[in-house]
Amino acid sequence: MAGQSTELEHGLSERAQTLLKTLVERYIREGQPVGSRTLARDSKLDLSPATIRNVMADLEELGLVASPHTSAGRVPTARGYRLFVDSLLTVKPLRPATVSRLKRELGERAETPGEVIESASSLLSAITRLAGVVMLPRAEQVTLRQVEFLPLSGNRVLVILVTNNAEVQNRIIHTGRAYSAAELEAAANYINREFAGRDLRGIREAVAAAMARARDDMGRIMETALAVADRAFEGRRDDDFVLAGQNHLLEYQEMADIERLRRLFEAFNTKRDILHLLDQSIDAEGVQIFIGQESGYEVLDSCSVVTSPYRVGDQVVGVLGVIGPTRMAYDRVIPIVDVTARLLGAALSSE
Amino acid sequence: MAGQSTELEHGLSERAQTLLKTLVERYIREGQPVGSRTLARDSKLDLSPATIRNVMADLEELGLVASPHTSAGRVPTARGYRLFVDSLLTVKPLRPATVSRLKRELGERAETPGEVIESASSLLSAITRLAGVVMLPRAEQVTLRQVEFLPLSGNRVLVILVTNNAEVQNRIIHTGRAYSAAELEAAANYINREFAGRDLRGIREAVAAAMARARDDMGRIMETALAVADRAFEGRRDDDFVLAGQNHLLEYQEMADIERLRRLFEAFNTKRDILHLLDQSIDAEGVQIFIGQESGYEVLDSCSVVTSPYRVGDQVVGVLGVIGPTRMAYDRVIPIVDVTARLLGAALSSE
DNA sequence: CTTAGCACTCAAATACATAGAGTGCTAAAA
DNA sequence: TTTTAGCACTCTATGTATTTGAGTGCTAAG
Repeated sequence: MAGQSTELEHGLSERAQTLLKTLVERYIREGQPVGSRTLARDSKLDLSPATIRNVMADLEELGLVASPHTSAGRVPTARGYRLFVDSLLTVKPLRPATVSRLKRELGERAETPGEVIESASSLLSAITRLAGVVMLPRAEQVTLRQVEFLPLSGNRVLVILVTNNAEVQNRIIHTGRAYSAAELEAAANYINREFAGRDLRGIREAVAAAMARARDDMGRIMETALAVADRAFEGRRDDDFVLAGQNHLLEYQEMADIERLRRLFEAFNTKRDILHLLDQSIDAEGVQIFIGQESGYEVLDSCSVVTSPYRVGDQVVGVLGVIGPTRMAYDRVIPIVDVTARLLGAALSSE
Repeated sequence: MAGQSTELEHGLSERAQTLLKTLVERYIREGQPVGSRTLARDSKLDLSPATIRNVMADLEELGLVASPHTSAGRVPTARGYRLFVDSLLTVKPLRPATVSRLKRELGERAETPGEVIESASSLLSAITRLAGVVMLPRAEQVTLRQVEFLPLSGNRVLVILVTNNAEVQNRIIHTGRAYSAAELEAAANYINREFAGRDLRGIREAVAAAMARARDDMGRIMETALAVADRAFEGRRDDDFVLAGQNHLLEYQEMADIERLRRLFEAFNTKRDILHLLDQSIDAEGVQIFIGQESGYEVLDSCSVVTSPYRVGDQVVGVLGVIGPTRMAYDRVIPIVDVTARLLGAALSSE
């Protein structure tokens, strides 16, 4: 009847919590199943191993810890990690050196948003020694600065878009007929005059509207402009992410199963599942954590994913995070992901 | 004293050659050390195992085969593979389906040279189930179609280069002072008029020459043009390659050593060593093969690299190839690399 | 020159014993 | 009622023989 406030939350006594916390911390540090004797020494509770064994039996009952075999100590389960990160974890403040490194390499080194994002991914991976991912900013945020059309052979047109932040996109579109360089130049001028500063999606809609409205009575230039722009600003659901440091994953014992690893790397290549997962965090308040099977993707079964959305202004434009073994140093990783998200947002805003 | 013509080449009797060939083929197929009994059955020579053992002893003496331990049959050494590919190998003609797949996906699907190269790399890797690499074409071959300068904040200028083949490059340069949009436009016009159609390196030199010559008496426009172009076309030693399918390497038994694998993947990331190696093949006539330590890079010790230069017109512009375990199906891989090189060249030329 | 025969070697598999870590349970102590 | 000492038990890891089988090298006969 030790009715501590904390007990009610998840039906665990203060003592059980302390022991679970100690166990998880120890296991994260050493990677070995933790026995009752070790735990007795590690926790400051001054209890005998026997007592601790009783508590461990309870925790096992609750599915928070498990033992690989009868005589092997306990290991946290996914649920154990979950409870740990939710209510027991004390996050480590970042070393100032780390923060300033992040600031420097995100803010100063990188010129274009693309480079900033590359840096963010590399930094995440380098600092955590896990795989780093940064989802590319949503297209809504991208506004047009200038567009250029160049004629190619075979009814094709090379479209060059310069967007708000010195970012250049280019694509090739197929048109119904061949356009002359002069026609295309005039069309580009028209679009630049009319639409510069608006976001790409908006332009597409405006163009579509204009086409519907003025089917008949429009000048040659405008007709060309609209025909080309219609394709130039097309959907391009640019869902993609930048991955860095997947090699780090080769450093961990628990990733030694080469077939699992192959499937995981395959998922990185395919991108689809990872993107879906990242997408789920886009509406989260801050750092979000998927432990083991929680992610719902089989390839990530023995992995944890720590994510955070990042904002430009007050608008969430993307998600970043790290992927690594469930046994990771959450107390370090969480603040790193958190701070990187903030700094990436800041760096992208200041361009 | 069986003085066959082939014997003189490397001092091996016809029979020894046949046996070595059979052994290597068998080992490549099965991955297990080959014993004398098996070899007796496999080769059509109708010899007893005992005789074969004598021959094997000779081959071992010559360093062409080795046995992992006394009772384990023989395995080809790097030198054995070398002799095999140099004089014993009968290459398999490619299946027509493979050739047409290559043609289709290189020629039709891909729009820009960048895409063609990506495809080549993916195809190499998909067809051989090894890692595919394609070195990017040399900059000498890249000619200017159009250049555009856009002013950015902080004395920076965004340079957009459109090159011969609908390829767009962009970079940001720092200039001594701020230039207005009008100035930059005039400068771009000047360069486009003056240098369009010339290769980038040539332009850089021409610009440097012009600057040296006309230090004093040049118009404002030309001065701006030269100042900016000097940086815009700067070195950019764009040595780089496109890698695909490194995951395939996880499928091979002989790549199971996770620490070696990590170092290999690291080398892929670093790119430097791989680039040097590819560079060595740039002057080769056709397909070139590096077996095991022949490459000179420790990380590639248990790997073979099969490369071929590829041409646009009659000019070699790059190198492509595959990387995999020494135990690979050379008879299949060699023609695939060879044909891909030709088709890549053709696809790049036709743009 | 070829090959049968045989002794020999070595890795891999199997079986068995032992040590050590850690558990659960019980009964006594607090 | 809670804690803990004690103990039997379980299971892995480790080490040691032993056996089996594949394959060799050598020798002597064909």
